[in-house]
Amino acid sequence: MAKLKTKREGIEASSVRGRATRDRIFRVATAEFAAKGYDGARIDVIAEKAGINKQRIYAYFGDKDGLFTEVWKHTLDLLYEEDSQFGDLGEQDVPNLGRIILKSYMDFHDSHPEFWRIFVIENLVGGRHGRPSRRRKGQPYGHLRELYAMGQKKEFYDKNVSFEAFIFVLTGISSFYTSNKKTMTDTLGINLLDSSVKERLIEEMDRMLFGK
Amino acid sequence: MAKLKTKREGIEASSVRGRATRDRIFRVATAEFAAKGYDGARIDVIAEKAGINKQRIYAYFGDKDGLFTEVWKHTLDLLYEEDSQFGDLGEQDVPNLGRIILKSYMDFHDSHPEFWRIFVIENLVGGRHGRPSRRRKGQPYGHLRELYAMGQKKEFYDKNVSFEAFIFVLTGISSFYTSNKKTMTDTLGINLLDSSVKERLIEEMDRMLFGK
Amino acid sequence: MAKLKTKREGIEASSVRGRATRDRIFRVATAEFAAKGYDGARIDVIAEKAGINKQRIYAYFGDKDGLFTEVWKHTLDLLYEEDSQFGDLGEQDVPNLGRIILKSYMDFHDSHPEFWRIFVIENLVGGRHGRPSRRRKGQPYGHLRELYAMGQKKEFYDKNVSFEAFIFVLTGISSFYTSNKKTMTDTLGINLLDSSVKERLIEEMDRMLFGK
Amino acid sequence: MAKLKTKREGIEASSVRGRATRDRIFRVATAEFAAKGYDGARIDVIAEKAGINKQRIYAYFGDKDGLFTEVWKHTLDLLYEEDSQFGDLGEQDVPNLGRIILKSYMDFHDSHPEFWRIFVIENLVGGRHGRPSRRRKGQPYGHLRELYAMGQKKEFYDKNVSFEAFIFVLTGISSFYTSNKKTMTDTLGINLLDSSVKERLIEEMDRMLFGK
DNA sequence: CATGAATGAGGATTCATTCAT
DNA sequence: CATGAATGAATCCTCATTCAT
Repeated sequence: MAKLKTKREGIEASSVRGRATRDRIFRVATAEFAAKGYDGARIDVIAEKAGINKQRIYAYFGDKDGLFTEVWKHTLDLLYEEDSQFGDLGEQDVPNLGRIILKSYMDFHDSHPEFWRIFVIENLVGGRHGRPSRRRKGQPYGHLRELYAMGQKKEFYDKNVSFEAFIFVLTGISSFYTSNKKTMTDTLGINLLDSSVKERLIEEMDRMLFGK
Repeated sequence: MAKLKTKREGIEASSVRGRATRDRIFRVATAEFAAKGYDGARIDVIAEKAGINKQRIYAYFGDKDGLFTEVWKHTLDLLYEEDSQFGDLGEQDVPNLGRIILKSYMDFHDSHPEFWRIFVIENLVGGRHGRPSRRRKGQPYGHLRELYAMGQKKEFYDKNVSFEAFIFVLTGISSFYTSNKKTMTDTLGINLLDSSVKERLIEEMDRMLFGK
Repeated sequence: MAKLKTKREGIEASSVRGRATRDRIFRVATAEFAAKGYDGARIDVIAEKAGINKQRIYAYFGDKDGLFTEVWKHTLDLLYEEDSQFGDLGEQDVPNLGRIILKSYMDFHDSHPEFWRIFVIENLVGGRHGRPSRRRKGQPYGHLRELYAMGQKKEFYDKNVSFEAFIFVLTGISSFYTSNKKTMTDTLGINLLDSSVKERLIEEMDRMLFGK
Repeated sequence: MAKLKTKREGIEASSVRGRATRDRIFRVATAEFAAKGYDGARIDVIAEKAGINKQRIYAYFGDKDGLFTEVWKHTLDLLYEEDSQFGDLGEQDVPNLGRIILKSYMDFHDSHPEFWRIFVIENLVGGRHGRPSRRRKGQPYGHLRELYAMGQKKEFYDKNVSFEAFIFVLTGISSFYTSNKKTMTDTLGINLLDSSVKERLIEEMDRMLFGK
């Protein structure tokens, strides 16, 4: 748990060798935090897996909290990058916007299996590791917002459903799917770990949300 | 001597006094695990807050894992009890089934704030604490299933959307809401911690899912 | 997280300072195990007497078992060194070989009072700490074996008594003497702790075994 | 290790049921101490294996030390009983006295595998559990002493080898054999755990000690 | 005689973090 | 930049022993 103490900021790695070390630590740390949780992750293990002396971790990241903060911020960056990927969508995609986003979110989680874990961990410890570092140009979800507004105008989407609600549902469903596969498989009695079951579920959810 | 990692099962408390102690441990443990996560929760703290000698924890629950297993199983029981509460619903509720369930789930999380945390923690550690002692009568969600089928027949709900998909979406949204209030507030730029914002969001999601 | 009883091997101390620490731990540990037995010896006590932080013990030896293993292996090495000391014996010593060895063994135990204790402890716990790193040249007892064979040829020793039996008796008597002084003093009614009594006993045993 | 404290003597069991309980505790305790050593043996385990509440142990034996004291005293009694069994020997056995005793001692250890362990443990903890309770009629080894004296007169045994030395060697060899099977097997390179190897060794030792 | 509940003092092992080189 | 040595404060778990019924 969080220690109240003088915030020891890490230093930036300046040499090439230093940066490589720092990156290795970062990658291993992400995997470890995702796998074991904040308290379950061990500095010793991270150092060993990164093949470096643990003192390096303290030099670059200050302390365990500082290390997780970096991991968390990078996780947020991933989220924003995912968003920017929607820049290619155009007017013709408006009718299918919902299913495109849902699909895309599901795929995103597939290819970033540690994402939801870091997210959930940060929520568990109380969201104490701050907001993203890089200030965004304009609002988040800028382009999607416009497309959704178009869709509302064209009556594909309900005028009384805000973009926030719309995106919240899509984010929630995909995130929940990924993070609760195991327990929901037991609860619902269908095997969410099976990919064909998953495909069918997506299909049906799409129909439920945006179907005709 | 060599340690044989014998799975130390806890004993049942047989006297009244013993049962009271066991219960106190259990309640404190639930709160601690929910607040700190599996690794973050400390046996010493639980013992202290329960006002008992920590050895009692080992006597009654075997070890930390055994203690969490009990907490987890009880959490699952809550889930099933929630389900049974829908027994009162009748045919007249079919048109509004979706919003009733969504509302109910949101309320459930409000009154059991530790629920999602225990759930998420179990997912994080890999679902190793077992399934419920399911002495359940019939399928889970028995009654809701029937009502939903009625609704499909009456064309309130799409014939091609299975009950599982329907309930998955509702469960997912409510759970995600509760567990990601903090980070989604930052991400979306609207304050999900504010109860009027929450009400509006529920309203809009209802409209999105079942509107008109 | 679930504990995977990974066999934590200790690391080698590489710096001069590190080696000194490791040695200090080792010496104190030998004394403690000898004095208190495997379970009776306490890591905390060893650390304190060695004047180091107990974590060092785990860093260098892995765990208590690993520490005892080192102690045990070193004890075995002592045994082999003792053997090599017989290298000086020559043909002229053949007639007195038995008494020379017996004397030598008794002296050995006198100057290594912890030896039999470590040996007995290892036997008590079931011999689970492995054999020596035997980088031995040829058979154990190499030279003695040859001398004994000579003695058999010259009819000082019975042709039908193998070297193993011969050495077993000598080893057994000396070891038993050392390890059972206390209880045998009570049992036999003579004070084996008194050195003149001891001398006389050795004399008599010598006569019994090899006399005329 | 020994606690310095008010000696809490256990009470005698008076009822039939009480005596049965006491005996069960005693038997289990002997086995546990023999198997695990003084510090390795656990009161809880003894209670569980004896199928009684551990409070009984304290009622009957005072404390752990008191329990071991009983075990130790009984072990000594066994020794004396073994001795009394030689009462049957007569003048005609004098020439073979040595081999008869050796054989008998080896057999004794075979049928009382816990004996040497209790003995060694008592030696390890420093012989603090006292001498045997029942005062012996006359000297220990009474009858054997006489027979040996006869043997000396008849020149089967050296006049200058006291009975104590004679019996010490026999006791030592048999005891050492039993207690060091494991490690001596490694050291000598012959498998002392194999019964035919054992038989041969006894044969040879007999020849060495009393041969011709 | 018998037992379940309770406890204080350990006891092995680990952790995040700092020091010295 | 990099590392091995070192440490104090946990952290889980156990033990002998006592209490209350």
